Amino acid sequence: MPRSQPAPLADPASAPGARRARRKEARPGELIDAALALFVEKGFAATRVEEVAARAGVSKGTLFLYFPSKEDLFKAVVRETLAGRFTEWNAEFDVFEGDSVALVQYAMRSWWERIGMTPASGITKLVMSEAGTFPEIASFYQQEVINPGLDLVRRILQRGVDRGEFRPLDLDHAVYSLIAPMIFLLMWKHSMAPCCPSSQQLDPVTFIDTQVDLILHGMLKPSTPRR
Amino acid sequence: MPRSQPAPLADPASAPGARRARRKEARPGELIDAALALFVEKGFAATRVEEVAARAGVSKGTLFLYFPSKEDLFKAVVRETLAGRFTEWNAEFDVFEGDSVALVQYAMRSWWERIGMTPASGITKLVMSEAGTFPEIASFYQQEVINPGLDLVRRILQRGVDRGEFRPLDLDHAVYSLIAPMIFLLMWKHSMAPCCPSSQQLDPVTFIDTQVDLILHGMLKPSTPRR
Amino acid sequence: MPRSQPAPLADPASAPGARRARRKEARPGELIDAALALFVEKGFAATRVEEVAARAGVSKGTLFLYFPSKEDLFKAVVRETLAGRFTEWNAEFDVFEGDSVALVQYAMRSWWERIGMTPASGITKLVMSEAGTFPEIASFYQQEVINPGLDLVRRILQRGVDRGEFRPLDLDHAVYSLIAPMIFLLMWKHSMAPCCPSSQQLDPVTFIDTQVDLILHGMLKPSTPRR
Amino acid sequence: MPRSQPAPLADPASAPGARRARRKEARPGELIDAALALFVEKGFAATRVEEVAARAGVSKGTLFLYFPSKEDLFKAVVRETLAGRFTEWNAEFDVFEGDSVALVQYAMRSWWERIGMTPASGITKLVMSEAGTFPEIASFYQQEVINPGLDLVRRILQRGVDRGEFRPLDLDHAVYSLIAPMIFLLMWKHSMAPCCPSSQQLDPVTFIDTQVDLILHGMLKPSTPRR
DNA sequence: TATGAATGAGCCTTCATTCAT
DNA sequence: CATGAATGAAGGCTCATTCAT
Repeated sequence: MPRSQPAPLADPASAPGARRARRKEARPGELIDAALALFVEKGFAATRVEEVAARAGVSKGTLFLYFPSKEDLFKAVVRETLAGRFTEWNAEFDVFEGDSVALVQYAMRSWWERIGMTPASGITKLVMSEAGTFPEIASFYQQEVINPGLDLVRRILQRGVDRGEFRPLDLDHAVYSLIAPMIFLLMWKHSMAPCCPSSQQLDPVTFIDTQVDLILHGMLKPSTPRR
Repeated sequence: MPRSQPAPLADPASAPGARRARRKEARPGELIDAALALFVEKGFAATRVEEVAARAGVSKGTLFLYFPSKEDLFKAVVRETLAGRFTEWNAEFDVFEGDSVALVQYAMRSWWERIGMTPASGITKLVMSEAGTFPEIASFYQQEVINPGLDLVRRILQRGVDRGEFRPLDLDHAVYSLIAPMIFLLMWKHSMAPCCPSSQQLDPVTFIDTQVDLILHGMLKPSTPRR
Repeated sequence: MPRSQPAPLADPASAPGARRARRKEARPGELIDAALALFVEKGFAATRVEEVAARAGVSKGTLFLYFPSKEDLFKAVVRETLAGRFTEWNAEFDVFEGDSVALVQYAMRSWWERIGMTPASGITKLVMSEAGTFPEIASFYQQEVINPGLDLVRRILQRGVDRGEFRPLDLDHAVYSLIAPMIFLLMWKHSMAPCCPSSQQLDPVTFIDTQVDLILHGMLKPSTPRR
Repeated sequence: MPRSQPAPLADPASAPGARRARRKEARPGELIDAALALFVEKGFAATRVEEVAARAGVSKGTLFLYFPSKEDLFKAVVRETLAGRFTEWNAEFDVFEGDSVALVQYAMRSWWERIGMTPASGITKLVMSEAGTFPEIASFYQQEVINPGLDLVRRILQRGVDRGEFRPLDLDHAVYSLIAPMIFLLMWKHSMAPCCPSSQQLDPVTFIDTQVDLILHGMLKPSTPRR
């Protein structure tokens, strides 16, 4: 998860006293933030460690003080950025009181606000792009993010079915109806949009709402009256 | 589009006569096939031209006889793999006689058979992964593939609306309901599936059918009787 | 020595019959002409054999039919371009009937017309430029061109001394007074002039006349009346 | 201008303290010296950057720390070797008090001692040899060295004419009478002499004195009594 | 701990040379 | 003889990593 304040590109001895100590503790995080941004923007191979160090305001040598290699830095970026967010979400959705239509809408919008629109969204793009080069990372990501995410979605849909709001669904496949737009949106945002003017017409919030609307009404029982 | 037969790694003097000429014509295609496979598997940067040449059964120097640089090879891969497929498809869909539900199903299944399940599918993954490094390629892809694809989908949906089969749709956003599953499926197939056993449970054909089913019924007029 | 007609850059089967035979004999010469021009213009290393072949209107392979290597081609260029010109000149000067001032003027102007202003002048530039890489060639050139040239000049000066037109000279060093301007002019013409506008102000003929004038009057006996 | 002491090929940990810093400042100069020697000896194209680095006692990568490319290294060699020597010389000659004959002799001998006999002399040979490949360098050399040099010579000759020591001269051409022997001598020294035993008979100092003597007496007024 | 100069393995690219046709 | 497709050794340059300071 990105630090609240971006690392200054150069910080020549500004603060007075116990600054050094605080900096020292913050170093790994600043480096990870810088690496996340650059990896997402340019890919793993095209990002030079010197760039990462510069963006974090330290020298190249310092980076290797905290991360034994570029590859380890990458793994740290992935691990750090996805630290246990699902327990929180699971709990949140468990006590949700509205109908399942509202829950799905709420879940998707929450995801956008907490992940999709933040720099953290870049790591999904990153992991998928570099999966071939780092199968281990991809596998790790699958277990730590994808599977919990699928479970979360499954529980939401199951709730709708159980409450009689959704028609009986093949949940094993239906879950992807919610996951797919999210993955698509991330890839789109980080790949096509930055360099293709015509791609920027896709407004993420409207996109999400539209997808949810289309998908939901296809999941509702036929008898459910349209709004 | 991949050549029908992969280049033999070594083929010492088998055919009799105008062997050279035939080889020369085949070379670019063989190289593009090899490059496609390796780029998709390992990414652009991690693929060495020597590997590509070796896989195509030629030496490193020969590759540069046909492509002035590694980047040009990449561009050629992208261009070749998507060469004018949309005119054909547009014509095909124009004369489609079934209802729009069937047309959408047919379109999605056709896409899977002709693109999704072939090596050509890898280039979308490739382009999105390397978009940051090759904005020019991404832009090219947007114009030559994405936009025509969106137009094609739009025409299909418009047809359904015009025929009274679909409820009125905001086409600018609805088109992504069909595009998103395709992009997702490609990324999944080329990123997570190869290295994550639990990801292989996602059967592409079932996935497509499920998504189409969910999406379609959401698009149909409420009055349309369910099956 | 350059062939009278430059090789056509491409000559696809124009003449009727015994053309092939004539071409065949002319090949080495055409290649040498092409090589001379390119070597002079771009240096030995920067000239590609394919360029030479193309300029001679043949394929790369054909060049190697006549010259076993690029280096041999270079040697052939040097040898061919300086084929025994001094016997002719020696004889010519032996029967010269004017005074030695006129002979020196005549010799220098002849040199300019027969060597300096022709493409042959380029090989001196070439040999001196590449002497470090081809000591053997430089040595060959020294023996075949430089030394005979020095001898020729020496005989001219000796004649002037013998006839009482020139003051007694240290011929071992005086000969360079005539050689130096020639070498300088060649280097200037082939190095600075082609790329430096301000260098083109040096008119070769005026330059030669001026140098001869200055040197001669310095060599004449003080008693010799000025014209 | 060459450093006074050639770089040691390997100097493992000899000095105590701020060793790194001192090395860093010295590096460009050491590299330029090494490059000068090798470029002059073998030509630009035939010199490998790795050789230059090795001769300077560093690794290949280090060279690129100081010079972005081989060509830039070459340019640096040219620039460094000729850096503003003319202002100094102009001033020196302005206050010369002897007659113009002595001034010309002094100028030529100075040139030999400060340029001609030093490694710096090699760059003129280098620039002229590689002018075809690096027109930009040749142009730069023309402006920064040749033209100032011609101006310097012109002022010397003009002084002689103004003081009534030289006969009226076409200075535009006469200047080359002093420049030509210098260029010739450099080319000779760096091209023919190293590989041709018979060329080594040309003693540079004697050559210069002889040329000056011959030229000067041709420039003096006829009325000027010979010494 | 932090620095950044130094390293050197590795990769893209060139081009003289070969040889099957 | 002529061709030009193919080769592969060589070299310029990059950049992750090390280590003396």
